[in-house]
Order: sequence, then C-alpha cells, then structure tokens
Amino acid sequence: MKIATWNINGVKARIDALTTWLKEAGPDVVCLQEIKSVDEGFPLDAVAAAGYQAAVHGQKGFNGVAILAKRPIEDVQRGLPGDPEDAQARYIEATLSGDHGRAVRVAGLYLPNGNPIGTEKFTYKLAWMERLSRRAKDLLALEMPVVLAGDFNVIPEPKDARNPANWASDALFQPGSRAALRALVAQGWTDAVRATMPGADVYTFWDYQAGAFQKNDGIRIDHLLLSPEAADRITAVGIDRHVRGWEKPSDHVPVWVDLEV
DNA sequence: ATGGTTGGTAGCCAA
Repeated sequence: MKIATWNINGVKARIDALTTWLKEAGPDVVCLQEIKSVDEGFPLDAVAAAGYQAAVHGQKGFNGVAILAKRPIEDVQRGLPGDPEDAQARYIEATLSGDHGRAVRVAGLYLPNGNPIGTEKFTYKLAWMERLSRRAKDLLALEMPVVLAGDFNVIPEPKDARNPANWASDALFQPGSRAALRALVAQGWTDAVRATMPGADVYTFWDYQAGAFQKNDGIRIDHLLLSPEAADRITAVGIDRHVRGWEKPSDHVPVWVDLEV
C-alpha cells in the first residue's frame, strides 16, 4: 500500500498538478494538507475521475486536510482530540485496507506553523504537539500498522535544512518544537524518510521566494512516522522532488512510503 | 538586505 502526504497549498489552485501526479504516482492513499477549501468546495468530481474517493475536513480560506484513497475510507475521525475549542481543520484519521486485507490506520495532519515565535501562535503550536503526542500514544497501543503523515512544520535536525542558520529564529526550528517532535518519535515511531535516506540534502519544501528551489535551499518538514507494525513492512520510500519544478507548483512536494500490507 | 512569492479572499492574513 503506497501512502503519500502532500501539502498542496490550495486544492483549487493545484487541481491539475494533483490529478497529474495521481496518475503518474498511483498512490493508494494520499493525505493532503492546506486544501484551503470548505468541504463543499472540494473537487470531488476531478478526484473521482482520477479513481479516488475522498474524506474531507475543510475550512474557509486556511488550513484544511483530506484523505484520498482508491479503496473505501473507513472509520473517519475529523479533528485532533483534546481541545473542543479548537476550530482549525488540521487533522483527519481513517482506516484503509491493503491488497492482502490488512488494515492500516492513517492520520493526516497539518501541524501549526507557529510563527512568529513569542506569540500565541507559537504557544498554540506547542499545545497542538502535546495533543498530538497523546493521540499518537493511543494509536501505538492499537499494535497495528499506523502512519502519521503530514506537514509537521518542524525541521528535526540541522542537516534537514540547507541553511540551518537561516531558520534559527523560526518556529519550525525552535528547540521547543524540535524537542516536542523528538519526544513524539521516541514513543516508538520510525521516521521513514530519515531511516531510509540518512544523507544530507533531503528536503520536502522550498520557499517560493528568492529562487529557493533553484538554489536547493530546502528544508525537510513533511514526515511519515510509522508504528513498529508498519515500519516492519516498508518496501520503499520516496520524495517526488521533480513535482516542485512543475508549472504552478506547491511549495511542498509529495512524500510517500510503500508498505507490504 | 525585515526583502522576496503565492493562495484565498476582498482588508490584508498566513505561509
């Protein structure tokens, strides 16, 4: 089962790129972030024409997540538990079945950016990460293949940025953000990309500004965290970097893992 | 160099 995550930065602006990539890559499951659309505005017809069903958790103007899949999307949960006051659409969970009939629980998440630091936005980011850790612990206890897939908005280590010094005062690279991600991973999750691509210059995001992609001035912030039951079944991991060079690209590219399930 | 670019929306805000 090929499971991908992609922050598409607006589903309406990216519908051509999305359908082109779906046909090219043929993932079984896709977690989308920043759809920037209400549920009713999601292009279900275009996605269906490409062979995918969709479960959408949208919001007007900002945020918004969705799960696309070739097979039925079951037991959908919208929203991250732990704060009934939180109205931001950043989390969706569902169960998918693989070719061999094994169920995989997939969480698609869009972790808060948190900039600028020193404001309530950064406080919200850390609180959201605490809630994610609590949910992740419950998911591990299921002792089944689970994938946490999304834009985590955290640069784990200096080698995950071409120019780490440029991110020193950014919420994505704060010691508190990095420590919270380390604590989450230390519960027992496997960072699939880092585990299979241990070298430098492995990035998933390049800013639109200042020719960042041309200079390969990227960062690695889109992650796939696998439970032990999922990590044991990895057959391939990839980053579709070439998509960043397409016309009208998102600033993020698809990241995927293939599981034997 | 506090710039630069993009998307959603209709003012600027978020990234």
